[in-house]
Amino acid sequence: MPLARPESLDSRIIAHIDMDCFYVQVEQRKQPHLRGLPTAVVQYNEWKGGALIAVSYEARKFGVKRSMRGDEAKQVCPQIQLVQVPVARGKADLNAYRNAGSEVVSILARKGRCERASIDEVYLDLTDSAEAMLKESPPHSLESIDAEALKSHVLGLKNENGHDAKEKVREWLCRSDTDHREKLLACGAIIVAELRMQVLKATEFTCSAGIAHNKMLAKLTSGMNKPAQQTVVPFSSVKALLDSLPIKKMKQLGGKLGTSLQNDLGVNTVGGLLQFSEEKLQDRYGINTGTWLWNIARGINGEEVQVRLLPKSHGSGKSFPGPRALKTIVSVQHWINQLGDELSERLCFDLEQNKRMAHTLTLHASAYKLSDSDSHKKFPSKSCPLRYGTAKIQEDAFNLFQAGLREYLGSCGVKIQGSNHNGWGITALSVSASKIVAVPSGTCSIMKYFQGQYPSHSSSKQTPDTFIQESAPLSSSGFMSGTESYSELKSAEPQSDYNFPCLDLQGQKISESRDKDSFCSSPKQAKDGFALETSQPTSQPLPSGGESCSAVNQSNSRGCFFRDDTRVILPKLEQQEQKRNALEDKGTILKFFKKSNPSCSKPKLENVGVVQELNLGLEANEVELPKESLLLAECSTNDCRHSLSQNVHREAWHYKIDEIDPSVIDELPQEIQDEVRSWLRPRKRPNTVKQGLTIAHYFPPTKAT
DNA sequence: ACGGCTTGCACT
DNA sequence: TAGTGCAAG
Repeated sequence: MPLARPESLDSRIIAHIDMDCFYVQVEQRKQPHLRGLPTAVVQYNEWKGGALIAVSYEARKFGVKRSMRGDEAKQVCPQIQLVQVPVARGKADLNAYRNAGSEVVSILARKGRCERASIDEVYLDLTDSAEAMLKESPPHSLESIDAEALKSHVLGLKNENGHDAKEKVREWLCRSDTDHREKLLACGAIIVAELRMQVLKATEFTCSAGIAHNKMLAKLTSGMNKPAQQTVVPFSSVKALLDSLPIKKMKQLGGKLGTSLQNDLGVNTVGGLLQFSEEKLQDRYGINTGTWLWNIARGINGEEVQVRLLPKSHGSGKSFPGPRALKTIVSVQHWINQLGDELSERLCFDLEQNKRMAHTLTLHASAYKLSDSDSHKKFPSKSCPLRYGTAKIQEDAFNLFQAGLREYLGSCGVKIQGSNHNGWGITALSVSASKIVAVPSGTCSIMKYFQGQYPSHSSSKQTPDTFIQESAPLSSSGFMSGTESYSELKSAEPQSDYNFPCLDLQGQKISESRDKDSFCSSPKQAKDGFALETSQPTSQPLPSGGESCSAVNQSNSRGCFFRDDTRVILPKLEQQEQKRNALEDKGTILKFFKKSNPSCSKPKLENVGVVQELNLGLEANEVELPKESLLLAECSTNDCRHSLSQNVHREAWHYKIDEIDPSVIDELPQEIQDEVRSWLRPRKRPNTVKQGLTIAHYFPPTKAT
């Protein structure tokens, strides 16, 4: 596979920024008296003092570890401060941390291409900034170098801990007798030091960073000197670093793949991989993983920093371990309602803040089955098109659950014995929303022109009907894929071969969903109690089309504004992102393509107007609009002040990507170039694995140029 | 009786 | 596609 290796062009400057024990910092900011004290954040506390999910560095000195219980932590560190994760709707509520993460992102994103890698980590591509700095004010020209930059750890630099360490670093940063690449790296280190200070100033959070020529190395080293420090990886230090690096320390190799490398290949360090040919690695682990392994052994990693400031999915879940397993349909429904409520709130928030909508709802569960042959079967996850509105999400999720349960129990069926012992138990539930796309509004991503383009569209185009069906089902009419239709599911009757003792409870949906029916519901209304009231009007088996949304409109929803405790000023975040991807003049890109590439397929104008009227759950009917006109989502609660309601014109353009003449791209504005290039980038090769593990993996874009 | 809860991604 | 499984923190 003589693919061109990316190393020659790897003079990019990549940083990985990693917040130090983030949840702890968030809590310490809220309660400043905790600063400096051994502190941990725990989730729940009934059972053995709760589970630690973050531990301060002070506490780590005592041997406190994540994944201890609160009680254990108290044993090894009696003075430890345990702070509880907020609880809402009977489950952990991580919103404060998500929001705090967004604050950080909004600062870091100012300086370069930024990818939010998790709630508390980002990657930055600082190549351009570093180049600019080198040109305009290179380190050696600076009269003084910032103290934070001087505290950098430079791998391979001698005398790391000597008292003249800072002088050494200064020397290194200001070297002029080195190649361009190293100079850029020095600039990157200075820029990152500055960014970290900005983050600290603006958010009071400290972070650590790795600065290197690719993502893998940046990630690898950001954690090497914590907290509040940064590590630089000069090219010259890479080999030594990897040679002795335990293989499990490498991202992606911490699990089964890493174990297999140890056990099956006898490789214990990353450098140990060098002895294997690429073909050998491919034979065993597949084309992509094999090449990836071959590359990382050499410090090569071509993954690009993606521009993404926002999450691609939202989920809300809870586990019910052991004795707490849910054993009745009603209790399952209760929790699905809680989870659905939270999810809906977050979706609403996302819509308002980011003008994005999710299109798929998925329900996951874990279950056990008593005394049956194949009791090891997994509870299947199920998904369906996502309809906005709390009640709809709850209802759809519940139906997905029932579909899953039926399949899980199988036709062998587990007999029902009274209401409380069905022979099954649910040990975890989660609902999630995915396929989130920017809603075209005002300025919008050019992606929207290609939206609805699924991979195979060269051959067939999606008919408006399918499109509508897929993106916005009309109530309960046949949106389930496969053999069972949604309506079948809903009408599952007790007389089927096995019984759902509680199915008829569908008609008596638990009351908690009342008042929360709305699209934007108040988060704090959830009762933790578990009152069972009957007579819910919302839930009679719904006549198709006519949703019973009587309860919907009266919701006193407060809307879903940012309601974090303290500061919170991030709303502009996503606008930034959208701007980045934005195309002021919708016609621009099309003009480019049209003009310069007459061969490209004529854009087809589809009349795929799909509307979800989000009028607070007023029947969210989907309407097929006249061509080109698309009524947008409206989130018009009393308090959802930013009404998105507006009419937009939208043309659905279909292009075949491979018909785009590459030479045209250079003429495009930079941001568009980036986006278009990402479509054209060589894809991963289809995995024609002979055998062996099929392990999730990363892969370097096989480079050209 | 489990670390819980989230995410992202590859694969089929 | 929907569904599964791995990995990370």
